[in-house]
Amino acid sequence: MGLDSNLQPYFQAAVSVDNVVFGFDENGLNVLLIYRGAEPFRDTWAIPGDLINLKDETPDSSAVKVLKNLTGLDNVYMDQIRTFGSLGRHPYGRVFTVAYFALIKIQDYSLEAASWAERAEWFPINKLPDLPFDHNEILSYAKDLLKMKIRKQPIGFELLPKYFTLTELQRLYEAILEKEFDVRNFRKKILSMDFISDTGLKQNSVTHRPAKLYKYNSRKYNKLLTSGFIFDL
Amino acid sequence: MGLDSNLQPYFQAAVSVDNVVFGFDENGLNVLLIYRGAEPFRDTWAIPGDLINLKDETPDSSAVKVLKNLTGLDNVYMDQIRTFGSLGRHPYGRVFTVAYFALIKIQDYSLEAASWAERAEWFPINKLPDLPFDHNEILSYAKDLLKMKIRKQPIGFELLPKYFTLTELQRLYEAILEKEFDVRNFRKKILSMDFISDTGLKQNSVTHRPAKLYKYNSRKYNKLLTSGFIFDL
DNA sequence: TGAATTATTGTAATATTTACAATATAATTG
DNA sequence: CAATTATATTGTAAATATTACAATAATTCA
Repeated sequence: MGLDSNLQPYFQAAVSVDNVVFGFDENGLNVLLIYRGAEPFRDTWAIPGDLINLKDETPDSSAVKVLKNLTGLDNVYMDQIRTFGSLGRHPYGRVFTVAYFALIKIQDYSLEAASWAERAEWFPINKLPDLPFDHNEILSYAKDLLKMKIRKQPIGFELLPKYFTLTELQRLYEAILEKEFDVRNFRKKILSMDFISDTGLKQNSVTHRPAKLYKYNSRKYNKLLTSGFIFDL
Repeated sequence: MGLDSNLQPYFQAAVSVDNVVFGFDENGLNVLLIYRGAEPFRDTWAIPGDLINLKDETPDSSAVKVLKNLTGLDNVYMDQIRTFGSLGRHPYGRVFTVAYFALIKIQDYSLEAASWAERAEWFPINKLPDLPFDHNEILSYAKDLLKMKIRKQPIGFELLPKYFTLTELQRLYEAILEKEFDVRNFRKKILSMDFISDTGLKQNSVTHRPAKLYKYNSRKYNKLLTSGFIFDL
């Protein structure tokens, strides 16, 4: 590009994305980390990310690609966190990184689908190793944003199987918000919002009273939204 | 930098900041725009911003600098919104922009302090001209974020003089949230939170019953925070 | 002194949140 | 098959918060 040459010094940056992928299972909230196979910080666990190809990628498309490569999953809930660009954050030069977080149904994720050479593993949120770059800081922002968003938008369901029990839903909220809810009050509140539906199904092959299975009804939620309803938990 | 040459194609981006500056006066909520004196989009009103100098600036420091140049103000409430990086957003190449919003006490701002050659002017939020780049989209995100944040954090005070009346505070919330509050209920709620203090002073040179002047007490607010209090309006 | 203008305040009805424990349903075991 | 084990499910009363609503107070100005 034949630009004004005094603009050249500004066009020397790289931009990457980093994607904090959350999953939830019986052990609680987990984060997906990769074992880096390339420099810098080769052989350390890190948040998955990649440099943006300037020819044809945007931050959003790049974040989607990272997740697709990692999990084979498409159509996943994803949200931008913020951009980090401190001077020393990357050893190769000025690399600004746009951080995202993604919520996936851990049951739908298969390690086999990963096309990356490096290992990828779930880590319980409270047992994460020390991370390279400014990934500790990114993760801290990711947790805060998740805490905030999950109380205001019905995104918790993105972390659960399609059919789930109210107990699972409660455990999810308790894990993310790090506080406990009263069983009766939690159920009353959730059900009163009237956008999760009883499927008529029950758990099976469980060694005690089986719980009813519910599902999130986005149609009902959207109808409520238009009439001024605001989800808040 | 003698990098791996196959990384070169990635290091061709520029990063800018754009700063949506909000101010509040008797006419309501305003946004500060500059009249561009340079290409691209010369001679159009736009959100103030600048390219980040890769030698020594971060997005945060650059956003602070833009505001300082524009208003002479320092120590201003500022928050990152998100990063925009669509392919066609800048005619000179891949320029990613990190958007910020700032809240300033319009009374403290003087046009004279601006060191920029271009004009800068306040525009009422509902009478903005069409903006270049993706600045309309940025502004839309800025408004949404302001709406959200002002209900959850005591940042409204950043837009008011040090001493303000409860009526001014109510008008501020009404302008930003685009809804009206009941006078008695609004005052009850605000005062019950117990972190705005009566200064003992009153308005003067006003042609009707003078209102009491209050101020925001950050010490009290922080004390409340530590005891689990959450601001919500 | 009265008119004009905005500031200030209380109460009752309604809705929401909280605290709290007994009963129900399934598999398993002896 | 009765008892045990384990988790699921449900209601109510008290406390708290929100809402709706209008009369009186303090100042300037004519």
